[in-house]
Amino acid sequence: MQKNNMEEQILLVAKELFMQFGYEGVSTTQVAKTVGCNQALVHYYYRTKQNLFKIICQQEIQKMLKILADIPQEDISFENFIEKIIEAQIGFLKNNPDAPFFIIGELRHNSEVLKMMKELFSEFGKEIVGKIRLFVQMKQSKGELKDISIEDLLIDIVSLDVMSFVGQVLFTQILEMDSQTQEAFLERRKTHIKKLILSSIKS
Amino acid sequence: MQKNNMEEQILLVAKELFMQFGYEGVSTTQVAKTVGCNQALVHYYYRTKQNLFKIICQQEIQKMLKILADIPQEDISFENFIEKIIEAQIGFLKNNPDAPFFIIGELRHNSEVLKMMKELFSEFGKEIVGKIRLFVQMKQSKGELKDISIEDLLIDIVSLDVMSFVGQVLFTQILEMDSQTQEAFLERRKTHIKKLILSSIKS
DNA sequence: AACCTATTTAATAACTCTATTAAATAACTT
DNA sequence: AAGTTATTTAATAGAGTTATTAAATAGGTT
Repeated sequence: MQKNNMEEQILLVAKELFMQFGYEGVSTTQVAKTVGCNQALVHYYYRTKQNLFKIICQQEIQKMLKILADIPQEDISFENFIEKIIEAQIGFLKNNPDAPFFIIGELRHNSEVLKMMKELFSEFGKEIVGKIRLFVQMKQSKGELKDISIEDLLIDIVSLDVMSFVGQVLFTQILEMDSQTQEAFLERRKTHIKKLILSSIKS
Repeated sequence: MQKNNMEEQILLVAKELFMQFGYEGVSTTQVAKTVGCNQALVHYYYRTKQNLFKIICQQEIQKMLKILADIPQEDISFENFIEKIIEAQIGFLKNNPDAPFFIIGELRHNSEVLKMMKELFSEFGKEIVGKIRLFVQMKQSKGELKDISIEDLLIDIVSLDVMSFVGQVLFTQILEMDSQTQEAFLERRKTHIKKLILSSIKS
């Protein structure tokens, strides 16, 4: 596991901490202490806190967008395609439950994150939306699909998926759920979202 | 307007700043500087930063929950009731566009906010859900409404409403919208959400 | 005017934070 | 083994943070 590769260790630990506590909530001192190295080492490898944060942001936001890009869209029905999107997204969120909090939390006052989202969206996002649009048009030309707005559809899906996790944190605490109930909550939400979205696009 | 009531001025300014930049993102020095008073005065009136934050949180979260509680539910159809919920919520968000960012952003690492949400939900939230549940049961007993989960319905509505605003910030920046287009985006979303939700509960 | 209380400020203690520097140690290369 | 480079640390400058204290000022009351 650890061959004492500090450079990587620092990145790993910093990722965890930044994701959980945000840019302002983490100090390079804290990163070093968690890694178990001297604080100067963090700056030796990454020069500035801002730079360390930027690297991590780029990686994570890219990962997030790739989830949508990686969904295969050949030889499947639109219903199946939508289900795959929802499943991929909820799957990602299960592995990265901090992600929505991180993005939304930083979006507000960390211009770095906004700038990066903008850049990465130009790079990947547009392509994804374009691919989906093509797929939809193809289905529509065959009369298999009613007239829908892809933007609205995507916003709907992302909204419902993401907020299931935000809501989960709230309910977990407010209703004092155990982890089993949490898992069940998410599964219920997933089924519900699929049904809701599919019923909205049925021709 | 201002009779140099510093106590109130401080609270007002602190509210704005905390809402925009979060707990960690604001210093009492910054609050004082913005108000135009000495930094010690902030502590004179509110003792600690934590306490000042707590007061503001309480006020704002209460305001937020009250939006749902204040929706009249007498002598209206369920469709109308749902529309009213969506309208009230989007209306509130238009007046407090920072609110979702604030809540979600702080929820993650500020245990104060989570604790408060818990307390205030026990106080107001349960009552609201209870009232809505009663309303739904009444409609259902008359056969005017199919079997739905109120929890899912509320989560759906809140998710779609809230994320319209989060999404708006993203799209505004990414697609370089002007404020007119922003307004139109929100109106479009409102109409779309109403349609989506209503179509999902139609018996 | 004298007294009292509320408001406001200047000064500062005690931290913590980022970033840099010089020095120490470890790891290779020949 | 000696030399060279990479890694790691201790120390610290300089700025900013919260919170407290004592002193100054303003407002009201008798």
